[in-house]
Amino acid sequence: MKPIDIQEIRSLALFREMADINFETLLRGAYIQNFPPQIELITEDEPCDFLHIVVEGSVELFSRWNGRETVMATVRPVSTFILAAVIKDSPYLMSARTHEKSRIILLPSKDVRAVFDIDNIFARSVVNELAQCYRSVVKTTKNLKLRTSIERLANYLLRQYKFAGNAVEFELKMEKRLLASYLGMTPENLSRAIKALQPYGVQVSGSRVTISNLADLIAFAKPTTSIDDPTY
Amino acid sequence: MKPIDIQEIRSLALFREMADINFETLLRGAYIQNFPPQIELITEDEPCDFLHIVVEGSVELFSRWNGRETVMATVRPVSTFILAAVIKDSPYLMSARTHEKSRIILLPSKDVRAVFDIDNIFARSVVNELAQCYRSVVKTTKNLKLRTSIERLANYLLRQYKFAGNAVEFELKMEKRLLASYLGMTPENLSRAIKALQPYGVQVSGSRVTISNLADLIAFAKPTTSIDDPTY
DNA sequence: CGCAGCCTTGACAAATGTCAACAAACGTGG
DNA sequence: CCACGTTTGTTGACATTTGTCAAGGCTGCG
Repeated sequence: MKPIDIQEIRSLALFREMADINFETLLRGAYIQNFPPQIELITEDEPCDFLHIVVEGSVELFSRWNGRETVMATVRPVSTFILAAVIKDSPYLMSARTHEKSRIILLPSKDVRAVFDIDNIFARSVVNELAQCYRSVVKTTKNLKLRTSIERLANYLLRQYKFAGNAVEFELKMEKRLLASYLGMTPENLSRAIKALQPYGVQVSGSRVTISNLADLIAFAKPTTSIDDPTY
Repeated sequence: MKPIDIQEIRSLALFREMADINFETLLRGAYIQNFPPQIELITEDEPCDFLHIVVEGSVELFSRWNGRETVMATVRPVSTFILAAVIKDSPYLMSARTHEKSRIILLPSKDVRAVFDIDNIFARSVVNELAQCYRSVVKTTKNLKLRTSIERLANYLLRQYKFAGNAVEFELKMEKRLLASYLGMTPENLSRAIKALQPYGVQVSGSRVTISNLADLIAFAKPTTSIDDPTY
């Protein structure tokens, strides 16, 4: 593993404060692997063997039922995924596939749980991380139940605007068909939703988004911290 | 506080394994209160002062946005709610109101966090509880994104069937309008969804549900552990 | 250059919500 | 215990939202 990778992982909130010796224990059992795009890394319902950390590239978390499929989240560097399954030693609730070529670190679940049992600082970090994850999914549920698809798109664009440093021009970070699935709609519906936002000053050409009338878009989207602020 | 209440709380997974002395610390600062129905106990976006435990009655967790409102969950005895906000010392993401007359125990957030900091066993229990909560909301999201409203109702009925000890006759545990909101639809739509399930052997009269053709209902609903099993 | 996958568009269908009317159930005060 | 009024549930007619299918254009990559 590259020293730079180690440093980046160590700087994650989850690992930042734990004892050196325990961090080293985690790393000793760790694998690092490069995956091509579109590889299914984990599969729903299978036993949970590793805590995954995306170091480079990007990973889609998705779920299937009865022939349908939906994107639950996209994981970007540097962050972990499926922590809850690791801690509970339960089967995965979601599948994951690489979207781009990706570098992934695999920490054996057993090691994570073992360190969790002896390092209280780490245990605290796990709690914080899980609480954060929980709140984030609650926000997703509120978004789905309280908003129409056009409203979800409008608020998504405003979150991206903010993430891009309040830039009124930015790139979509995923293909439209994946964005559609993430937002809980079909690709066709997304196309039309984009058009429906034109009167509020939104232009999208390819993956380039331009917000020409921020005030109007905000007035339409009515963003609220308790759904749209990822740090809340 | 009645000894019987204390005993019940102590028997919750969250408190079962912690040191006596710390459990007593928690109880020392605790209030117990009886609330009439329809009292708003906590309000979204407000600072989190207490961990709540429902001892008797029932509490609805709900959320509002832009004049709309949705039921996120119903909490029944004996269980806690809004643990994540307490641990993160963050504002509530949901509001809560009593549905029936309810007995609620309030543990000051500060005390919970203080005990969390000194009692590692308790910290572990918190992690487990949070991981469970997280997985449960992920299931909710999958349910919403992958299923139609009729499918959600069908699977809800099957979960209740199971909860009632595989009884083909049971009572709905909440008013239909709340059930509708919980399942992400309007009351009118729920009425029609119930009718739509008649061909699969479901009769509902008042709050009494009868499943006369379990096999057909299962074939239609296609339940799966990774969405419908609360213990998974 | 040509194929494959993505995106868009139109026409249509299905799912879901809204509104209004009414019926049924519930709770309260007499 | 009944009468009344309020709330909840149901139904029909209709509107809106969302999904489906099919066709065609665009784009990127071998």
